[in-house]
Amino acid sequence: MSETALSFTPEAILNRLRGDGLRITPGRRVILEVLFEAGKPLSLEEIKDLAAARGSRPDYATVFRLMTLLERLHLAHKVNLQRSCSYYELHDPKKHYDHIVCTSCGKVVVIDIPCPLGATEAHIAEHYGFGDLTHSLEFFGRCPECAKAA
Amino acid sequence: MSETALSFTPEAILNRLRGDGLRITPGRRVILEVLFEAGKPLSLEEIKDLAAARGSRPDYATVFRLMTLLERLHLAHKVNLQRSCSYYELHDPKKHYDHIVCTSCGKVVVIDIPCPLGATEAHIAEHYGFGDLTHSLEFFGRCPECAKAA
DNA sequence: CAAATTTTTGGAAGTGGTTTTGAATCGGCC
DNA sequence: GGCCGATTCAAAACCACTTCCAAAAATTTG
Repeated sequence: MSETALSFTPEAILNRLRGDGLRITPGRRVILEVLFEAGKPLSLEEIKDLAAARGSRPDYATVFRLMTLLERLHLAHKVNLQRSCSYYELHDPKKHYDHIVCTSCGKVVVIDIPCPLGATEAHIAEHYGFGDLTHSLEFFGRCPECAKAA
Repeated sequence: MSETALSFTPEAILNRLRGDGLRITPGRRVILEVLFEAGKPLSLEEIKDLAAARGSRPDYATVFRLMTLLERLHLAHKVNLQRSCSYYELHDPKKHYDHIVCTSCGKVVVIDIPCPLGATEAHIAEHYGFGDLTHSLEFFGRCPECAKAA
């Protein structure tokens, strides 16, 4: 479907943390690995469980704090999947982050498409006077498997 | 900026409820009035307060249940404004529901634009196999007033 | 290399929006 | 008017998130 490799490495993030006077701990390394290899947004609970599967056992609060920190540093961002909890993914400035969620089974797929909203943002800036525009876009639909099953 | 009148009346919703064996109560009438006249998404708390200002005093749970019901019937939907609580608005199948949120003062404006995502949805349907596509799109930026103030 | 300093962590408690529960009440149909 | 099931209030439960503090770990310093 599409190559989802990020345009930077886990080391780049670790270096960024170090540069800000923050510390590299084994637990943080594991969480970053998990995020790098996920290929889709993860909930805090999922991050915790995937880290546990790799031998680290971070507390929920620890995962929460790291993700909040990464968010502040613009190294990660939240995704709204219309669920009861938030999902996070690493932020790659070179990519768009549009997703499609199956309304039947809940599967999430990251879609790799040229984002068609540049012209729209220009239009909004002109007609509504807002500046520094960003957007959040999620699609919802029925995945092929669920369509077959129905 | 744009005409935000809905393509149906409060009565249409009341009739729909009645048709489903559900009941019309004074409290529900008031909440629907509030939603009709809002012109922007409202939180449950706001709906409750606006209803109170009209003499009804629905419990929070009552507002919650009505909105959940309307959502199930596709007569209303949630909007994600990246806040700590959910916002709701009546659902008009004839309109798009795109919003812009000021990242500085939090103001929400409903934007009335031709939605540029039709072609994208076709592309997704073809390349990812998802059907029955819908989307949720929010813009974030600095409103004119906040830009001036800064 | 050990002490000092600062950040990070786990565990638990607190917060706030959401959801459920149960008893009392009310709307709509006979 | 009377009945039945839908609706409501009020309170409690729930759950994801957030904060707090003391202990532990990562760096820095002596």
